[in-house]
Order: sequence, then structure tokens, then C-alpha cells
Amino acid sequence: MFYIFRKYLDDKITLTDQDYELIESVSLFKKLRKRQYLLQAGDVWRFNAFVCKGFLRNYYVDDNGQDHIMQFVPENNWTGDRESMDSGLPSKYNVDALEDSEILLLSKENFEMIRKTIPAFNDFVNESLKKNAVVLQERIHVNISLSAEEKYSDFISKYPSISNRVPLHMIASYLGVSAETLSRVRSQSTKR
Amino acid sequence: MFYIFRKYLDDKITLTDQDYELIESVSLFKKLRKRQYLLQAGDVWRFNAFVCKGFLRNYYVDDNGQDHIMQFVPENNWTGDRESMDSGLPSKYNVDALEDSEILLLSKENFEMIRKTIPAFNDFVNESLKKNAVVLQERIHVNISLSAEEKYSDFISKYPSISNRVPLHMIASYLGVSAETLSRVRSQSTKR
DNA sequence: GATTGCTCTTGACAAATGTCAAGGGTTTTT
DNA sequence: AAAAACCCTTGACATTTGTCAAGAGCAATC
Repeated sequence: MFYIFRKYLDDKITLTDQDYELIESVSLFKKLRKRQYLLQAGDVWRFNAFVCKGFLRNYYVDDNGQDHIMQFVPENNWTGDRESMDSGLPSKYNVDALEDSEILLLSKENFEMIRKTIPAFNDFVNESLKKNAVVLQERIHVNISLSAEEKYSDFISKYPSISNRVPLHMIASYLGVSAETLSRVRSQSTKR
Repeated sequence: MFYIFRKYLDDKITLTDQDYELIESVSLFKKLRKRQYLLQAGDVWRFNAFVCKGFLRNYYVDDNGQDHIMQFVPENNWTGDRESMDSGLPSKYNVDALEDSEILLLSKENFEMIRKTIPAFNDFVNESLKKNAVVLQERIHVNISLSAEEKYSDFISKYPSISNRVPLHMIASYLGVSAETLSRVRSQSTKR
């Protein structure tokens, strides 16, 4: 399974075989069946999780019992809960598998160790953090200014492969719109 | 003016006098009168901007001519447009002064140079990026799940000093709610 | 000190979105 | 193969939010 992560990194940075050996030596692997949890609200999160195969979602449940999806996590993406990892406090979020999945885990400590040991890896992490900030900002942009219909068409144009992979009500949850509204919005827009 | 930035950094990391000399030697300073622009949509952005004094806002204007505030930027905060800086493409955003302000600017190149030269500064930047991601995620959380009233009370509890400093319609713009709705929401909630 | 512009509020109404409930079609599980 | 669970749609209606317009109170400007 490590080869998938290696391929992912190879695409972004140049590392030596020794570097990879170091990384692999501290990597943990986890298989999740559909519906299994990687993180449950209330637990403290201590890892950087990379999805090698499968598909996860990161969400929280509000006081009314409603889900709100923070992130869809297909292969070759990272997930976890940085807030809990940094603070050491219990997480508000859940992460579970929407499909059978294979996850690579790097503990907080080992992740930092790798960053300190391998400068190129550190650069890569910085780069990723910056890109992530742009993506999050763009999502805020969408959320404070677009209608349900516009949010939906923005979503499917940005993430066509995700929209084919998850039920509509989860996209609704991600967008902050009710499932019924999204259903109507979509049938409206296909009429054109 | 540099001493303000120095005080800010001193609070977070330990640098030598030489480090500070290096940083100061590449720092640019800019004074803005209220209503002046630091960045206008259409221009390419090339700096990291630190607000030493004053108060800025970062916003964009949609096709209907409506403002949407992405960020309020009081003293001791950073702003700019990372997307434009990274891509080299024209910015979608405007940054202007809500009060007379003093800004410290570090060009993209010099900023990277400092990061490479001063490891502690690099660590600080990483830490800031991580914290920023948490803040952005929290804002998404709020936006996809709360009503106008809840968003407003969340805002004033998180940013009491900002709510005293900007007109209500700007908070509305930040939250993605109309100014009239926010006015009503607020008068409702003060009745209790 | 008059004028202008900005800010906030309020009313009346329109539009968007949410909620509840039911039903039909799938897929999954047993 | 039957049962259960899930997913989506649709209608009816309630609620929230937006839009337009007017006016009052303040502050900034000249």
C-alpha cells in the first residue's frame, strides 16, 4: 500500500530511497470497511491521514442531530482534524468511510520528525497548506455569496467525480442546503 | 514602524538582532488613508502584508455589484491574496483601508528568502498557516449550519472588538446576510 | 453652520429555502 | 426471494431571508 503514497509524493517532490524508507518505517496502515469510523467526535486525533484507496467523509453532527459534511476525501487526499491534533482536545468531527478504504497514518510526532529530517518534505507540506488555504477561502466565497442553485452548479463543475460518487443529500449537507431544495434545484437546472 | 512587527514576532518566536536586521532590510512600509486601496481587483498581488496599525478589509465585488467581505484585518494581522501571489494571475479581491493604516510589506521573494534563512521564522509561518486553516474551517462550519441570527451572535462572541469597529452592514457582508436581515436579527435578540 | 453622505431601522412584499409527509424506485441485507 | 434500508422526488405549507423604499439620526466635510 505504501507504493501509492510514494507515487503521490513522487509527483510533487524528489526524495531519495532512504527518505522513503524513513517515511515507510513510521507509516501505519489501516483498512476501513464502508461505514467504519476513522475518527469519532469526542476522541482526540493524533495523526495525519492519507487516503490511498477509497473514499471518506469528514463531518460533524449538530445539536439537532443533523450532519454537516466538512470535507469529502477521495484517494490521494489528506484528512483528520488539525484542531484536535494541535490542541490535544477532543474532536468535534467524525471521519468515516463511504467506501471500503485504505489509509496511511503518520502520527503527529513522526510527521514532524519527517518534516525536520527531510527539507523537501517540509516544503511540500508548506505548499499543501497554502493551497489548502486557497481552497477553503474559495469555499467561503461560494458560501457567502451564491444561491443554492449556484452553489450546486459550482460544486459539480469543481468536483465532477465526487458528484458521481456520493448521494445527493450528502452534497446538500456539504453545501449547507436541504436535500429537498437541492433536488428541486437540480431538476430545474436540467430542464435547461 | 518596524518595532511593531518586531514586538509581534517576539511574542511568537525568538530571533537574534541580526535576524531582525535582515528582515527590516527588506521590509517596505506603506501608509494608507482611510478608503485607499492596498490591492485592487485586476492587479497581481506580490506581497505578504502585515498590518501594524489601522484596519483593512479584504473583499470582492460580484457581478451584481455587491461586496462580499472575505476578511477583516485589524492590527497584528496578515492580509493579501495568496491565490494571486502563487499563480501570478490578477486578483479577484480588493483590499482597502477602513481606517488610516500602516502596513509592512514583504515581497514574495524576500519572504521566501527569510523563511529559508531563518528556520524559526519558517516554523512560525507553518504554524500560522495551520492556525489559519483552522479558522477558515470554522468559518465554513458556521456558514453551512447556522441561521442568520446564530451567525451574528457567533461573530460578536468571536470578534467583539471588530463588531465595535465596523458598521453593521459590513458584518452582514462578511456573514453572507443582507444588512436589513441583520438589523432585524439584532433587534430581536436584544429584546431578550 | 449648512450640507452631504453614511448608517441603521422599519414596513410591505417577494423570493428562496426549510420542513413534514408520502410514495416509488433502488440497492443492500438477511 | 423477501425484507429492510436507502435515496430521490414531489406536494403543501411554514419560515427565513432578500429587496425596495422611505425616513431618521449622526458624523464628516466644506
